[in-house]
This record gives sequence, C-alpha cells and structure tokens, in this order.
Amino acid sequence: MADIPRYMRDVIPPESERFAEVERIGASIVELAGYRRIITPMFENTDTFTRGVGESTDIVNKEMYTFDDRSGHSLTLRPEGTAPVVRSIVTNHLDQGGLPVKLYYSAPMFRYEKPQKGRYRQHHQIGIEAIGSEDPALDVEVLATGWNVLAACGVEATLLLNSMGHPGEDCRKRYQPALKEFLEGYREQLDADCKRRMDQNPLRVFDCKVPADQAILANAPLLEDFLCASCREHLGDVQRGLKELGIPYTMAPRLVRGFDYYTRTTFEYQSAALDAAQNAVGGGGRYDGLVESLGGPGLPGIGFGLGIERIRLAQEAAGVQLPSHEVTVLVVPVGAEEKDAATSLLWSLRAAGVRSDTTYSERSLKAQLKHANRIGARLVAIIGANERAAGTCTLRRMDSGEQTELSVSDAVARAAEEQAR
RNA sequence: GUGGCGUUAGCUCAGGUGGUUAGAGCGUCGGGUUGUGGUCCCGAAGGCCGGGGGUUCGAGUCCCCUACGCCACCCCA
Repeated sequence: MADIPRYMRDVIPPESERFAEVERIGASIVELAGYRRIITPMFENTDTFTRGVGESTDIVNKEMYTFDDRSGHSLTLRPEGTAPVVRSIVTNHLDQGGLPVKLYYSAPMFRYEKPQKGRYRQHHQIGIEAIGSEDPALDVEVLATGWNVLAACGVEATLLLNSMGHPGEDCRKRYQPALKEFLEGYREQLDADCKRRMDQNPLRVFDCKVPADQAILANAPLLEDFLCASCREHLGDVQRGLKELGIPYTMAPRLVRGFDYYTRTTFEYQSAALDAAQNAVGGGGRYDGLVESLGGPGLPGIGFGLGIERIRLAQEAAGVQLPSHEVTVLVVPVGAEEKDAATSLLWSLRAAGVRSDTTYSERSLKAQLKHANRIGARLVAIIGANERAAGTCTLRRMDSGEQTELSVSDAVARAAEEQAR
C-alpha cells in the first residue's frame, strides 16, 4: 500500500473544508485592513532563516527541514512566515511602493520536530506583516487584526502583551547582565535545560515550566523595569490604543517568544479552550532590525502568525459550527431514458450556483436515494418517465420526505433557496 | 532527540492461563416484486492478526528486534 511520509497528514473532507473556511475568514479580515496577499516559495536559501530567525532559536538549532539540491545549494523548507516575506520585500524592492508595506500570507510551515496533538511537522499559518513604520498605532492595528480574525473564527482568546525593548545599551543590553547575574546566584538549583538556556539566551529561561525554577524566576528582575524611555512610551501608546479599541489584554512580562528578531512589542494569543501545552493559537511581534539583517534598508516591521490547526482545535473544543459543503441537490434519473434530461437539469442547477451532482449509474431509484442520503444531499431531483414527458422534475426533501413536482426553473429556484439557508 | 502506551476487517474494538475453519458493532454492496433513502429484517463481500526472528508438537496470544501511530517532555502555531 502507498503510505504517506512519516508524520505527515492528509486533510480530507469535511475537515479540509473547515480548514479552508478558516483561511477564507482570515483572508477577508486582513484584506479589510489593507493587507495584500503575497505568495513566496515553500523553501528559501537556508541562510535566510539562520540570519533571520536567529542562531540561538530552537527552530534554527533543531527544527529546520534543510537539504541540498542537486547543485549543492542548501535550502530549507519554510519554518515560519516572516523571514521569507521580509526577504521578498528586499528582493523585489517593495519598500519603494509607499510605506508601510502591508502583506499577508496563508501557507504551510515545516518544522522537523516530533508531532503530538496540535503540533505537526507541516502546519499552516495565516499571517500579516507591516513593514516601514514604527508608529505604535500600527502595532495596535496588527494586534487588533489578529484579534478580529480569531473572533471571526469563534475563538475566544487571551491576548498576552510584552515589550522586548530594543537591543541597545540603554535598554535590553542593560537588562541581560542583570538577569544573568541574578540567575548565576541560582545556577546549581536550576535544571539542566534552564542552565543551557541561561548560557545561550538568558531570556529564554522564562519559558521554563519546572515549578521549582518558576519559583526562583518569580523574583528575577524583569525587562519592563529596564526599558528605555522611548520603548516604554511606545508600549504605553500600544496599551492605550488597545484600550481605545476595547480589546482586552494581559501584560505578560515573562512572555518570551521563539525568534531572536523580536524587538519592542511581542504578543501571543492563547485559547482558554485548549490545554496549556498547545494553547497558543498565534503570536507575533515587532522586528525592527530584521529587514536590515536580511540585507535591506533599515526599516522596522511588525506582524503576527496564526496557526490554522490550532484555531481548528480551539473551534472544536468550543463547539463552533462551520458550514459544510455537501452537494445540495442530487439529480436522479429513474431509467436510462431520463439521463439526458437529468444532465440538462444538473447543469441548469450548477449555472444557478447550486452545488449539485448526479449518480453516473443506472442503479435503481432506491439505490440512488440511498446514495443521496449517504452523501448528505438535502434535496433530490427525480426525473422518471412522467417528469420527462411533462418537462418537470420531482423535488424531494431528504429530511422530511415531502416532495413536489416542479418545472425545471422552479426546481432550480427552490434549490438555490435551500442552499442559501 | 527522550519517555509512556499502542498496532487484529474500510472504521471502532473483542479475542482468561498458547490449542481446530480469527469474531462483534458500525460501514459497504445486494435482497425484502412496478418509481422512493435514512428505521426494521435477511444475505454477501471484506483479514500475509504491522514486519522479521525466536521458544514450542502448535503463536493473534510468550520473548527479542524493527517499522509505524498516538500522547507527553523540550519548544512552539
């Protein structure tokens, strides 16, 4: 038997339709805010991610799908959406078309990690990126847009907000030694993982979930107390903007996200409907140095990514119903003589926008009705000798069993009505 | 990468202490007289018991290896 590659999954109906519905909702919301779709390659040169995402991140360290092509170029399947978009802006000089540049994507991401519930080697994100302005109002727009996408999907989220400051001597660079000094005092009490983090990237110790370590960290100095005046002001403006829009948020001074490029505003959307292990349905932040580090002009930027699979999980947990795409009408010719009339009706239905199908068989009426039931058709249009002679069809409702003989045009109109309900 | 649990029909699963032709429910297909499904009744098809090796007169069952899956840790969407 032909097998799917290890750890990969097919998304099949009806889940595939619900998945696509989330994509549609997301696209329509971000387009309302002026974001335009960008489609970048599924893989990039490896250094786009090593330089963009950062050497100290787990994604670059152990989760990249990296391979050499036939001419020896090192390529990497996209593990996240921001670096490729920024790279494309640089490649195509999109910063020349008026700032900020506002783009969105809906695309698969690949991470070489062991799958579990809500975590897959290939997952999908819809995300936006706004490049070329450091106006806190733009931060607010991005946060609010992500919030709106989740709300439109029926996902109740908690918005966690933090500021990473900027990497200057008067800001984050001043904090790191303070944090490190604090941690050194507890070095032997921290578990192995945390010790590693404290040497590689001290901020990441806040990710630690070991209770004993958390107790120590509760007294650690916080970045928010080291922010420079301008980062502090920026954060204050973002908070005011969110309040203005009535979007609730929670300050999370220990929130550290998985990419090195974040500066100032960072945030995460968490779903209360999901277990804590995978409750992040999305996240993002500002990346004021990323464009330049990928060889472009010194432009600031901010964006978010939302996980479609996580949104689906949250929807399921919350009992959110999404429309399904079963055929509305199954056209059923009673005998071979009615097949032409059936085909004609079928295409009239389709021309009117009614999802419709026929059985492509000469099975008994009984068997065809059974098929209609099986595929979830709401209506059946039966054409037998009588209807053929009269130029009509018998429209049967599958839920109630009631049926009426109608002209073709009336049947099409009735079916269109039914589909719209 | 590490750990726990699992793998028998299309799906969900039974198959004490090894013992004849491996079962159920659901699903699929067909039938229960003319052109009426979803309920009910009857019938049929469908299984290298994940793969390999070992113990044994005999292995779905016990042992080892391996592949794959799920869940969890790390981290994230």
